[in-house]
Amino acid sequence: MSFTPLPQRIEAILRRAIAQAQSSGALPPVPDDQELEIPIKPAKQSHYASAVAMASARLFKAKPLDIATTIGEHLPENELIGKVEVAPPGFINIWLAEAWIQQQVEVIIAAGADVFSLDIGGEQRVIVEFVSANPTGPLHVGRSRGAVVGDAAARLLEACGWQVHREYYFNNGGRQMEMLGRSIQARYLQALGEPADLPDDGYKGEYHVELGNTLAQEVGDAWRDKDWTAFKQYAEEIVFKNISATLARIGISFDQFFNELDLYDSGAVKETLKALGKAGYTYDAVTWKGASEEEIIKAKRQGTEAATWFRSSQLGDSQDRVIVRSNGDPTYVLPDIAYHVNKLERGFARAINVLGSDHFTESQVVKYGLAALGYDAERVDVILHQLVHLMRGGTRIGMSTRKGEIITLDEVMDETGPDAIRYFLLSRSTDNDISFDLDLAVKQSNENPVFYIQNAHVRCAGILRQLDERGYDPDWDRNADISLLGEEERSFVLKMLEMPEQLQMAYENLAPHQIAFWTLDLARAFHPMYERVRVLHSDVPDDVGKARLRLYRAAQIVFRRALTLMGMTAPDEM
RNA sequence: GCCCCCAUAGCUCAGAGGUCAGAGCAGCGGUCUUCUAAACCGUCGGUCGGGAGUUCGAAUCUCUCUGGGGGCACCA
Repeated sequence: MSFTPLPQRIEAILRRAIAQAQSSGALPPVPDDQELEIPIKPAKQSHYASAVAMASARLFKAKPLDIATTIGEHLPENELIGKVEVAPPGFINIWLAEAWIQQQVEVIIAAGADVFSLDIGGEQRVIVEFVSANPTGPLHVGRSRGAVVGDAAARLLEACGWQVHREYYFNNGGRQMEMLGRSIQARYLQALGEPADLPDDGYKGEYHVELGNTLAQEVGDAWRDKDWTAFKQYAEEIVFKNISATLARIGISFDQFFNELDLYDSGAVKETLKALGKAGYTYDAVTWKGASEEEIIKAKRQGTEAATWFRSSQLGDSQDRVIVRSNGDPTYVLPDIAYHVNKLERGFARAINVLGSDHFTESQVVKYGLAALGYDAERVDVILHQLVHLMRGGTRIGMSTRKGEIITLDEVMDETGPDAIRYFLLSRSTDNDISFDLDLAVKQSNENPVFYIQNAHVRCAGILRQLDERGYDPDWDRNADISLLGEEERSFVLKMLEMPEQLQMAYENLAPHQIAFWTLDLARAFHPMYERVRVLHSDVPDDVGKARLRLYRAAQIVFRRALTLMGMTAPDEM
């Protein structure tokens, strides 16, 4: 069952009113080259409001107040709008019909778990790539923002009618992985009591020491003469399991882990290089064409051989990028482009990448690469989130897997629980960076609004539990007369009915945090009502109680829907 | 130097060009005899960083200045 956001439905009615006013001569026709926009927004002084009269004053060559009045007079018959008032300088204030609002309680109950789904995607396929952390160590808190945001974006897309494929780009090629292999090799040899030095850029963390120790216990000295690739393989497997377990714990699963190495094995990387060359976008040189004298001198001093460059500057980049190093190894750029070609060739209508802002340039270059190869780079959207700054007691601490400065997501979840960390990371605009003070983590988790939201669900469940405990018929409210719902209940229903438009807005902005805020808003509307609007109370007549129980059933469905969309649990008891 | 993001209440943050700028926390004062108080009610708190522009209308769009964060590797 799919819903249409209320503003769209109201807009359609106003459009018909305008058309009727035009055919009766009360408003002039709109010139063919012009388009009439009809904005509808939730308002404080009414349920919804439209500023269409102000926006169209020039178009209709009339005063906004007159236009608004005319539109109001030509409203077609409909069950949705109950009352319309015009307010200076020309707002059309709209109240929905009480009876219609009340009926929506039954609509929500009938829709059930998938309530308020939209049909924007038309079941097209979309790939959402997120996390994609190098498998060099456990998932740290900084990375978890992308995980939470990415998963919420995927759930949002599903609610908007897309078929979502969740993918983790597994960066198991490249220099970092070699470094991991060599580091574990060194730790292993050290565990055997042999002298071995960690590489200069090696992984210094306690986690990697333990990996070496564990391996030594498992295989004894049998691996003494193996080269780094075996150690890399071993570490990669363990780290992969570790990351998967962490993600599972916070409720994230992937349809596919896409191995970077497969792009090499399949020849895709070479093909991409060839295709870029064929399109005239590569050249071999020591520095990029357009490099400053400073850069040229520096390159000469280093005695660098020629590398292969991607002429991205021709597509708007500030400079060209190396895609094959002078030693013959591709940089990350080339497999990245190959990967995105692969995504689009797999038939996804859209590709959405969730990245930290430190990967901004990378995402740009990938788009230039796709454009160079004749693909529509617009099919790729990037959700770029600012970074999470780890703090301890008010001072910032570093976060580097290589240096072993790591606060893992698991450690934080041990303290706060998955739901609290999810909400904390989700409830901020991706444009803002987040300060995460570990010393305040527990305190913050107690103040975390997620409990306030979950408690709304708990309270709904509590009423149903009482019903059972007091021996009521579970279908007690079967034929409730919902017209007995009062003003306060109706305004809460109205709040629930905002969900489709909230989903649409969050979808259009690719901004899952808006759902987090709206859900909190809904909880703020819920709790005060709950205090006053009782169901099983001696003061409440049975027929009113039944109507109210319908309302709380609907509320429970909507809270569960919203919590699930954010990847959180909807508990029956706190 | 170039690119991206940010600046809104004491703090953390929302804010879809529209009617008087909103929450939570903190502060102050209240509320548990009926579905668990992780709750409710009241109150205090603002030159929306500065300046110019576009518009009937700007926290929101443009430019500029200031102050922060991130990026601009033959790392990913």
